[in-house]
Amino acid sequence: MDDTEKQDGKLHRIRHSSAHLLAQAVKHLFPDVHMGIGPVIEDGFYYDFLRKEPFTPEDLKKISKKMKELVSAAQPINKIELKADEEKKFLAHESLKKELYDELKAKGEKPTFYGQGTFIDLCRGPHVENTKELKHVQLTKASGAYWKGDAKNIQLQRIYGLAYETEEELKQRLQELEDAEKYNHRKIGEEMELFALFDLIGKGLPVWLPKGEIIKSEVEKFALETEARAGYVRVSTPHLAKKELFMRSGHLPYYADGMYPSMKMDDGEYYLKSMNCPFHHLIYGKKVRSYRELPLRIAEYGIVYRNELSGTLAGLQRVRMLSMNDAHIYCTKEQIELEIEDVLKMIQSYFTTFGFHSYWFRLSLGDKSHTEKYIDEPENWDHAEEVLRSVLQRLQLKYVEVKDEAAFYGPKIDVQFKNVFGKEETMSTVQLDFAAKKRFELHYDDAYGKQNNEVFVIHRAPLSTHERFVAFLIELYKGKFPLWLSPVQVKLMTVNEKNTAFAEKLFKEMKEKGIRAELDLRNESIGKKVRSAILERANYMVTIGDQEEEKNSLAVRNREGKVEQISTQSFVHRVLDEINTKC
RNA sequence: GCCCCAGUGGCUUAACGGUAGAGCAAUUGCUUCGUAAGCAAUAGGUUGAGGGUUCAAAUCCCUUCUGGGGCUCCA
Repeated sequence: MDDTEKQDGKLHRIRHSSAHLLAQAVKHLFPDVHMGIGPVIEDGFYYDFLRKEPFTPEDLKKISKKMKELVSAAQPINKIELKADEEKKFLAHESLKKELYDELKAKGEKPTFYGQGTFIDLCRGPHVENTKELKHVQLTKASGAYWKGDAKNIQLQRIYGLAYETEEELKQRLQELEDAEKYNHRKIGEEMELFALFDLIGKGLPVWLPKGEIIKSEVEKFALETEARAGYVRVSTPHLAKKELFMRSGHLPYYADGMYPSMKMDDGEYYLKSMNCPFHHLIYGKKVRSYRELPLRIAEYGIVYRNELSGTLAGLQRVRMLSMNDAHIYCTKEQIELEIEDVLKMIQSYFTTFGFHSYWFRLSLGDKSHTEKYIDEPENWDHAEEVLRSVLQRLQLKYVEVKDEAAFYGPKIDVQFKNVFGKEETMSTVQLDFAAKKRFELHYDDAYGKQNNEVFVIHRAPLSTHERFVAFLIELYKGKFPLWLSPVQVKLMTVNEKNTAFAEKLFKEMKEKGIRAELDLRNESIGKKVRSAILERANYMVTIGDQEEEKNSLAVRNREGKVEQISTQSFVHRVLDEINTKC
């Protein structure tokens, strides 16, 4: 990525300067606040301020007004050389800047300052030349944020804003955000009756309604078929297990925060599982494995429970009960690369079927300085990271490397997406685990009958969890699912009550062929029935009146509103064909 | 967990100190209709829960629950 070019770019400078403009306005209206940081983000900028009271919507209005004034004032923005006493005076009033300043000094870097009018900020730059260039800026929201993103630090007040080069771009972004709201999976999920949340059940624990269950089980069926072809075997394991199992797996020391608290039973302490791996490891270790059995691929749509912070839960996107498209591949050191490659190819093939195009890979590495977070086996980390990197490079996949994002047992490759609001989400994951072999004493007998303890485990979840995956599908398709996933594939509706018997016969025929058909016999106008079918997002709408009864042909309306006359038989054929080819 | 915003019948929402009103959906009747809403009637809410202020609370205050947004894309 060409970072320097990006940071010097006009848009980047506009956004950075807009953050300063915001800070200038805030300092003018609220002289007591201390400034935090004000970086550029995806579609604009934010600035954090140290202040007890949060900014109210009225405050934002005042700040916006002040910013407009400052833009009109056309102040030049300059890099400033501060004299020692000026610097001291500035830092004396800015506790957070002082902290940053000291960090820079400690790193041996020379702090620089930028300013406009009487406003000064510790800043690397670069900026636009004059505040008059900051016309297409709009503040969006205020929220709380922690200093340096750490909940242990003090809470700051953050203000977000959008900034663009032209008014058209700003308007377009605002429109995009508004549209995204319409396609929000929560809204469509409610409209289409796909899932529900109940107070009495609890936060982050969604219920799949009949229509959502159809989508979920079609996805699962697809995974089951694909993975069976790829040589996976399938198992089911319990939702809870004894403390000792999770001690053995390392989850309790390394992942305790993510687990629900234990349940004390008369025969010991039990935990809800937060991962399926320990169970699969036990299955592997149940008997002596031969080298001929490897790679052994154990799959399960396992349901796991994770105690996510309540404030982070969101619809289906972030939940506490996750139905995972999980599998563990047990293989030798030599087999790792090929298996990883096959998994990455499987991910790509899944995504092609679902019509995903804009995604990228993220190589998530460990951090040897965090031995409390990651298993302390430096030589294994190096090797595993190198293997993952080389596969990505060989397949020429677009990827970024990120430190300190690995699982506790090894590095991973995540597949990243942006949701309708432009927020980054992890969809799939492939993780290499070199810790399990020791903890679970995984081994196999080699060709000479000798025991080999070098069993590597690949954890993989190409289709994420049902929850996150379906949320993504809802937003991607805007509720208009392709036929094979669609809850209502064909909606049959009668023109008048005389046609009921004929419609019922057709309906029965389609059901028997395995088509998800629904029948609307209501005493309503045909216009109204069509309208409800459209709102339900049925793929095909079939009106049944006297003409159809006479000719035994159907008037089929598609989602685009085109109506076509077609014989019953060819229609059924076409529908079945479209379902099977998943297009 | 922390900060902000919100919570009115199944859904969308009005009333923002003066006895909770509408649309959709539902039910019933009339209508028997050809591709995005036929007509009418009926039923359904003590406004998330608990407490307080007031002559009077959906509306103001406190507590709590739930939902939504945010919590490093580092000067």
